[in-house]
Amino acid sequence: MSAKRILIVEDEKPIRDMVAFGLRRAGYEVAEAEDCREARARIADQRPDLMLVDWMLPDMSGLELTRTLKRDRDCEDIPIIMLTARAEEQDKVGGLEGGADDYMTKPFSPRELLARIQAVLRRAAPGGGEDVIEFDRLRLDDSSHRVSCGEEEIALGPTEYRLLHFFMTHTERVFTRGQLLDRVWGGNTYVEERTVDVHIRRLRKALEPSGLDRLVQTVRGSGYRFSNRDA
Amino acid sequence: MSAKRILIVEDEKPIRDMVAFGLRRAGYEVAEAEDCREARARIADQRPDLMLVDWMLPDMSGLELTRTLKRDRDCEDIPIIMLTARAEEQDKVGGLEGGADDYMTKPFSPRELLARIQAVLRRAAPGGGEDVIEFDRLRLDDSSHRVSCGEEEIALGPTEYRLLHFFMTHTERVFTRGQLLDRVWGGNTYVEERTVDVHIRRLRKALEPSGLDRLVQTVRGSGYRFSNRDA
DNA sequence: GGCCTTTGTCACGCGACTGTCACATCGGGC
DNA sequence: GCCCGATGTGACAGTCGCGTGACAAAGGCC
Repeated sequence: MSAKRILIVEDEKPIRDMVAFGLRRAGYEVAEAEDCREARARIADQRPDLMLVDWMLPDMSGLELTRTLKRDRDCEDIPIIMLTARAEEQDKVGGLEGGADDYMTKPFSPRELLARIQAVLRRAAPGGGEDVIEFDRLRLDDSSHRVSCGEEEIALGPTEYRLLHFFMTHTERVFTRGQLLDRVWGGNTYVEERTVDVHIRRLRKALEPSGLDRLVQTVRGSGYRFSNRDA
Repeated sequence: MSAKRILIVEDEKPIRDMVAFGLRRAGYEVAEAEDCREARARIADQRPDLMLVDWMLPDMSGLELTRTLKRDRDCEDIPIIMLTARAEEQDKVGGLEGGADDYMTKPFSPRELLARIQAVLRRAAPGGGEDVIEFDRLRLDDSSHRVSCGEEEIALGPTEYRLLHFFMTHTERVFTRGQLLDRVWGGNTYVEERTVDVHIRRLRKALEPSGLDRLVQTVRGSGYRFSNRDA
């Protein structure tokens, strides 16, 4: 799991710096913006996993920004935590009505901020879906992280597991090495494309004892495909 | 036993205040939310032991919220009492079908509410009857806070006890360190994730003399799992 | 106050995993 | 059959995740 990206939208530099410092020390990747216009630029090029948005901003209120983002299909699932100096109930209501996922009133302790960030990220992360995926004698249970064929357990390394998981949710379709790197390794990592070959090899080796390595098919010149119909 | 946490989800502030006041006076810890979105935030960071959910809510009906929560593995065991202004049988049916554990029609007396809360908590918590959990030679008696394997008593510290208790009620499933911190330590504490490793270690050491440390399994890159099938 | 238990953090070390390379092998076009 | 690019395969070194013991701070108990 790579570091989560957090975007801070806050016009007062001291506060921004302090928060950024704390977050970086906690292992997050931090981007900063001091108004809504800059925020949009950062959203576009950084794709943050979470945003901290100040209530009062020079060009547009933070609430307005939040409301707009939550209406944008590309951004609606970026969780937002509002920061407000006012403790009034009124603002709390406004923040959450505007679509923020949580809010905090200044001053707040770094510890509390980190806790809320974790909570919000944790909530956003798990996509609700079927836990057990089956395909041609193969069975993958994502909640217990087990792969099996009949009664036989199949041991996989983390990357091979993710690779197989991706294939089992995207069968019968060819993926280039670049696409696999994107989807399995993560968009911003850079590794040699041939690395994919090696992990394909490792996955096949793990499936071989069950005779299921035939599911991982090479499409010469294009990439790989996961299918039970013979190539 | 620390004070039970109750989350009130109700959009009408007067009612919310009144109920909260009554519950606090009865010794409960109370959190409030006025819509579903806020409710989710509070669930994540407070981990309530019980929820009171209004039938009509601004963003999503309480019934919808209930149904969603009961389908979420992380929340399914939080008991829910629905509050409704309509006395029709229809609602009662709908509420219970949606997964609520009980329901009350407004207006209700504080006394009645407290009684139902106690009843639901008793039923959910291992207080009334089902307070012994067994799993593969391990036996955990929650009422006497004892853990044993056969005739052998196993001594555990408080945190290790809670950790084991959580595992025994959620077997065969991988939990990240973050999730464990959430569920065993409590949603709003912030400690290093590696602290989990240390307590896992302590739990394993305690289980080792009985040869049961194999139940606590590491899933490299993901977290930990409690299972008797070999890794 | 002293003693003991519990708890969170750290540093060290090992082993598993990962990315890369070099070489073997394959498959298609001529 | 030959050539050449694409893919399979084994080996290797660096990295990273995790286990482990130690330790200091905090709290309960006498």
